[in-house]
Amino acid sequence: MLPCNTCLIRSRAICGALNGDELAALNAIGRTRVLKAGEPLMWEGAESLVVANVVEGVLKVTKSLDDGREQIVGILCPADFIGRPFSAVSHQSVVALSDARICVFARGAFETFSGSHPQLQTKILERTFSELDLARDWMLLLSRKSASERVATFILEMSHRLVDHGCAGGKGPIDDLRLPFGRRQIADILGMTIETVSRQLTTLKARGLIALP
Amino acid sequence: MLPCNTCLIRSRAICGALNGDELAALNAIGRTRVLKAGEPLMWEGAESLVVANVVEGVLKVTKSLDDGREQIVGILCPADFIGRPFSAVSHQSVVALSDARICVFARGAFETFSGSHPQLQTKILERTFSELDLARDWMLLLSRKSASERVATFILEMSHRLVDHGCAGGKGPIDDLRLPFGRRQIADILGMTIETVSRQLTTLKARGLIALP
DNA sequence: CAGCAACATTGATCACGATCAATTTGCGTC
DNA sequence: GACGCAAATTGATCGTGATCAATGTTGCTG
Repeated sequence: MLPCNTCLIRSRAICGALNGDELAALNAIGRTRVLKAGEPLMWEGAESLVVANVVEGVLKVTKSLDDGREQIVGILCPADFIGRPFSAVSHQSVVALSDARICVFARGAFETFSGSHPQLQTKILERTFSELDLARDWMLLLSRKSASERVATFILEMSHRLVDHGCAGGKGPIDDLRLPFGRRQIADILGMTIETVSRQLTTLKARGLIALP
Repeated sequence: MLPCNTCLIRSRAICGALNGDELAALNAIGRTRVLKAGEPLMWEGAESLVVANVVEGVLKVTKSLDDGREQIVGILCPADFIGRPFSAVSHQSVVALSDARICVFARGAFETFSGSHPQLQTKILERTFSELDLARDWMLLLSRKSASERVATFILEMSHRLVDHGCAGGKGPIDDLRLPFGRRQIADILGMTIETVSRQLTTLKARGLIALP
């Protein structure tokens, strides 16, 4: 039986555009892969060999400068699409933040397949536009918001993203948000240092706006 | 006769994916429009009514905070695609930086058309991925690069973008780059203030690396 | 439970770029 | 050429967040 039939995120992922036969065909050129927390999937500057769907877990998309300065340019949750079709090299690294399960496809085979399935292309296009919107929102944050505005935006944004997609352990929509990020990652998302993140969180706690473990 | 037949940017724009008949059909649902420098085309938060192609000139895509802080999140050159299909509202403003000429389409009609022309969708998808790459490069710049690194990156990047696409008045690939931006725009692109931009340019001039008019 | 390593918090100081303010330059108009 | 206005430059000062450094917390292993 097709593993897709029991896939929890099928309807939200790009696969939702396909019927049974098409799904079987796509499944035939892919395979599932399990990643441990911290394990990399693709490297910035390396050949772009695969694309994938996130089934379970959270991954980060990063770009870095030669001297090690790094910025997280995207967070991938279940149902999100990974990779860069139409490009021979990947311009960013992808690393698992938590244990994760993904559906990988060779890029070439996937491009051929999607080329003959317009509904799939449309789904990918919608997703890519959404990612572009997110990236541009973040540009505004990175260039113009203060440290306190950044962490506030971060907490709010994450309580939407992760809770909607069931990546956070918490129950309520706002209370008890369990993020799969350490201070280092938060700093890399917000374009700040670990110390500043820590101070801002302490301030929020002191003002009684949040509670920390 | 179809205006597209004499269109200089047709092969580079998304229209390059269409044959004569298809082009005529697309042309039937669009019209050309002329914009004066400074004239807005769409507003952040307003209904997303149109999409368009840039034929001539340069436009900026911006996002702002309530208090007026602004960030330029994209620069549009001839052959670039404007707008956000699949979304009822626009999440950013688009304003002409120089006098410009564009090909506009009602969003609904365009979505219907592109839905039945997969090659067109593919072109848009390629373009959107490229824009996403650019946006993410810029995130790294905004979060991690110093003022001098920013203006250096800016000059280099622009000498690629604009000269390739014939938006800059200069002849050579590097020398005599004529940008359609004032200090205000450069500052809004780089996430800095006018004063800092000016000082950095002065420094570069003093070091003999660039010359200014 | 001691020992260790990774992560987080807190403190002290510094530097980069923002801000405030004053000229200077360029350009169109009368 | 004198005027007026917007854009750019230059200078002086200030504040936020980075940096350097020390201490505290947590969880794993023998």
